[in-house]
Amino acid sequence: MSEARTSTTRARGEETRARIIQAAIETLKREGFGGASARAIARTGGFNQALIFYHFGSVRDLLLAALDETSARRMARYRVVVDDAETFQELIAAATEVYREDLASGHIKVLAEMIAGASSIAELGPEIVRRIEPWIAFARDAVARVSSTLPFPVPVPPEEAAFGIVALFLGIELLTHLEGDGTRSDRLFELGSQLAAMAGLLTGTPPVTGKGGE
Amino acid sequence: MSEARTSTTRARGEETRARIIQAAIETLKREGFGGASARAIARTGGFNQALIFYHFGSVRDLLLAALDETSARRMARYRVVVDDAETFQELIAAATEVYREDLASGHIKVLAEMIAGASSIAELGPEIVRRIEPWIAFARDAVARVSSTLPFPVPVPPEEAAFGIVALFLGIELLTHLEGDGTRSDRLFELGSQLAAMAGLLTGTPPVTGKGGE
Amino acid sequence: MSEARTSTTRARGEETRARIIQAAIETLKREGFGGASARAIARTGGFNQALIFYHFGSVRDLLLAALDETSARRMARYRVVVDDAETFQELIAAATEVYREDLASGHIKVLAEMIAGASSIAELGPEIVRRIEPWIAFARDAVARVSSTLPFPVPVPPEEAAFGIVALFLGIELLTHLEGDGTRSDRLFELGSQLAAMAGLLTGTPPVTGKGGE
Amino acid sequence: MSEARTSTTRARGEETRARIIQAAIETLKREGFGGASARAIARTGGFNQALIFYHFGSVRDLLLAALDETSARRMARYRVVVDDAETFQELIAAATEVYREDLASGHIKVLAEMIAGASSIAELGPEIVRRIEPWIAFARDAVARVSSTLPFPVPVPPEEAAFGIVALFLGIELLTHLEGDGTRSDRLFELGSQLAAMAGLLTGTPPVTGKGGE
DNA sequence: TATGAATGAGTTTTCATTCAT
DNA sequence: GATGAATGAAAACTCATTCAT
Repeated sequence: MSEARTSTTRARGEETRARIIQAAIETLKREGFGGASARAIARTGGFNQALIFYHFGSVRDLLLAALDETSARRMARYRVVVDDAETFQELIAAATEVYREDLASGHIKVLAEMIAGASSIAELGPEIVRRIEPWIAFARDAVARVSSTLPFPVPVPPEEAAFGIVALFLGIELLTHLEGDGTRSDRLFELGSQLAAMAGLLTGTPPVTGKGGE
Repeated sequence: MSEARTSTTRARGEETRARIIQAAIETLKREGFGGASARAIARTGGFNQALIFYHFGSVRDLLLAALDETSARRMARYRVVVDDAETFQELIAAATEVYREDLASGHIKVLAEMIAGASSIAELGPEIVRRIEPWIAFARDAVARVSSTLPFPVPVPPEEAAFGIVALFLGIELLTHLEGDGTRSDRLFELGSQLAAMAGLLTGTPPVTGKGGE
Repeated sequence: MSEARTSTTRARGEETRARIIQAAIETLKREGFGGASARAIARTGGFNQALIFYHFGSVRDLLLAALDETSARRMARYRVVVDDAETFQELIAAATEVYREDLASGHIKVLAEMIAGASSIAELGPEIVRRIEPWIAFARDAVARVSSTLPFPVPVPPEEAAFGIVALFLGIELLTHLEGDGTRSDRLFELGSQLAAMAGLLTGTPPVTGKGGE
Repeated sequence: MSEARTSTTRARGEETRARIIQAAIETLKREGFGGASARAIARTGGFNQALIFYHFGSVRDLLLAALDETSARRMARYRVVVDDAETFQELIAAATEVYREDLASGHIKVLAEMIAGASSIAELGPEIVRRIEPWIAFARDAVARVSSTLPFPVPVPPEEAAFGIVALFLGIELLTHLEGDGTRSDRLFELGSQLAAMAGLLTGTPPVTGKGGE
């Protein structure tokens, strides 16, 4: 009985935490880092702003929790899609697909906003770096795995490539969001698919159909 | 006499504008977008904060003017270095060189901070986009020019490549700034140089010496 | 069984009350009145803040209870030491001794902090006055008792003297605490002892040895 | 012309500073340290609370400025009255007189509240100590001067006596304010006057008439 | 008896901006 | 052209307290 009581109360707390995080994610997407104040987040979620400090201690920590949450969600999705890719072309196609999801859903926006805002809040930078590392590691694994399927050795160290890929994704997201129009990034991904297809032809890998490449 | 006075007055006005812009640039570099308040900029430059509003109308407009100024300065420098590049390798080497200058001098930081802060202030995004366009155009021209020197046709449309290059540069800058350590971006540029050198060997272009690549 | 349970429950309640009071005393000593919030007290004692309201109704009432408790403890100690004093010199020596204990233990600090905070909370003043009265009464009794041992009549009404003594003690404590250094109050007490010794010589009372006067 | 303009503007600033300080003093007297928030002070003075930060940087610094102001005012008054005193009796009488003014006007209350509140704000203690020193010095000078007029040497070092006097005054003020009734302190000062008169008779100094002593 | 969650009003401070001079 | 003073709105955060369990 006492356990049930506690469990119920705690469950309510967990639920509220989730609601607050969701409100923070939405506010980051809609208003950006600069607009993600405690007041704005509370308004988005329809709760008292003091709840943020009760559950997370500070706006900073809430935003980091929001970044964790959205990162985890996207990472799961990326993993599913990318792990299926066995060839270079499939990898590009997979990346294109998930990245379009990201742009549409606004999920990467949260990461971009946090990186953008990092310089506003002291000590935020290292925390964000820590959260980007898994993405670089993820890209590195994907690159390494696909590299090994190529019929010839590629002189691209996965570590460096991964850093470049994450940087590129990040830059595309920022520019795309700034322009408020995905045409250019669409074309870039399309180009990637085409290059991959060409590379596939050169190397004898059959082309991918029905996924990326517009 | 009245004319002379006016001319002196105007000159003083221009000088003050320049001082304010310089203070804004320095503040953006040192404190980031979040710290670039009217008060902070005025403190940096040692003038009254009301001057900002007298000369620029708003902090927003001053920051855009600062972005214009720093962009113009860097563009001039990039143009000198990149226009000299005739081959793909030379282009990569030139880019590496100037980019390292940027990182060291903090000039790109201003752009990155402005992009970062874009979502904080309404209507800032489009203004920044307008200021990035010349960079994309610049990259497109460089790519087009160098493409034509290659012994074989490249299937990479300059427009898309340019967008990708600017995005990559931007992403690298943001990540490098976050990490507070240029090791990874250094390695990436080094890799670029090596790949360019290899490509040069394949295509019979003589290697560049003494500039990029370490 | 029901009785036992009730009795156990009551005992537990009393124990909790005591824990809360003790936490309040420690917090007052360590953080001062301004820092003695419900949250801070609960943190000190390692219990839930709502307990304070359950057991005491308000922070105000808890703080008053803490003052009661610490006053009672010190009064017991003062009584033991002062009641032994039979001459003027012994009284001064006793006062010096116990006061040094107070300074060292921080017990008077609680009183000082409560007086300090009195103006912050409505209706706190009269409650504190009520708790100071016993001290004035105590001082009055001690003065009266010792006065009667003097070989000549002193023209000092115990009531007024007692008020002055309590005021002096309080002022010394506040100043000493402010300065964070007991040198001056030490010297003052030492002076008191010396004057008492001189007065003793004049009146033929044998000097006290081994207690006060440094 | 430019000078006049500046001077007028500056004068307005000085006037506002004075208004803010006066509002802080009144708020300290009426609401105590705990109630002397920026908002409350601004309400008292009828100005915008941001003015406090414009002119003083922080509430803390405003409160210290208020203490400086009230200290300076009272010190001037004390000096006039006490410096006239040539004998012990006159000194007591003078002290009694000015102290009654203080109690009536609430000026010492500001000091008492600041001392009381010192533990709430970090780094406030030392600042207040620095502001109490002149009072101890003042008391020491008065004691020393008057001591020299006595027909016999007194074994009371002025330094220690001064510390005791200031502590006593402070304690009396706190207690009197707590009780909201000056009867007891009145009686104490009256006693002081009488003792001084008696001492005067013993030492042949003619009694003071028409000032203190009720 | 105890507790985690929740709240509304409060705190200090900073912001961009305006205005009178 | 330039400046010190002034302001209303907003920022992050803490408070004592209540409530359901």
